[in-house]
Amino acid sequence: MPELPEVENIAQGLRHEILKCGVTRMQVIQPAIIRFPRNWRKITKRFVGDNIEQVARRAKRLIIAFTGGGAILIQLGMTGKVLVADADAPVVKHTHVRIRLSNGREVRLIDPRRFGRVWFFAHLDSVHPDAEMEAAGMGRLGPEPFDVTPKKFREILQSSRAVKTHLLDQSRIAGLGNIYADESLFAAGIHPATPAAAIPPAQADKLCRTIKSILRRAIRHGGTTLLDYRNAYGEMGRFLKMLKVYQRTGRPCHVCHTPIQRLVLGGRSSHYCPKCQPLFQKI
DNA sequence: ATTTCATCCTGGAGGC
DNA sequence: TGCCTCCAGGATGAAA
Repeated sequence: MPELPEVENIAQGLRHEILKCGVTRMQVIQPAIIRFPRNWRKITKRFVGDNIEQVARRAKRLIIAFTGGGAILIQLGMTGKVLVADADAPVVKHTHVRIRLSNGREVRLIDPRRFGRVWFFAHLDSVHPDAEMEAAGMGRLGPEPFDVTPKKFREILQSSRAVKTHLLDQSRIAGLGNIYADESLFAAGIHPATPAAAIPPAQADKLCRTIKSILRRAIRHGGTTLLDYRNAYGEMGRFLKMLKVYQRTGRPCHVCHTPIQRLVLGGRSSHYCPKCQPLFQKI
């Protein structure tokens, strides 16, 4: 699903396609996905006439900023897609927002499962989170994985919960989802059920490194398409075939040929190699 | 304060 | 083929 690498790829695609373009209309088809503000109808009108000044990513969220100082924040959820299409191209089912551009194209937010959310900001202050940012929970996000030093990471791991569950907690470290959490733990040789605080320092440092390297590789390969994910051009990610454990239950480990196992932690399936990923115990 | 858990939602998969 | 049930899971907000 759209985790950090997928959102980064969408952001890169959007930068090529829509930067500097003028907004001619902003249309909300499915109001249920708009989380902020309540009177979003007024806000959307204010963007008309602005140009798209910046496309940014924070964790798994996408930010499209306008020259008028406003911005739209998009959280893709499970099945959200952001596509650039010709404005007169057929509109598929579950298209919730359309941002018409001056060049005859448009940005479309498509999300069958509707776990995605959208916030409109009249003014975006990127330095000091204001009330609007707070409404979107941006202040509760943990650091970007690439900004986390080994020392900081060892602090993050001070918790009794399973490390897998902990890595998915966006308030601790922001951007990992189920796929890359499992893959990072495999690369670091750590059992997903290991209590976070029980991980020895050397393994913690290794996990800190593997998280970054897995994310970087996934970004380079266009992210992972299991089913729904598409980049801004509608293309699938190519990282699926590089997955070592995720959704490979029962199939042989690439390293030792032991069957990959599946375990439910915090209500999420975790995939791991029982031989390559020892369970560290004791606090 | 921290952590767990049900909930949102649709489409795809598997059973019969 | 068609119906039914189950399942996937990111983030949230309530509950423990």
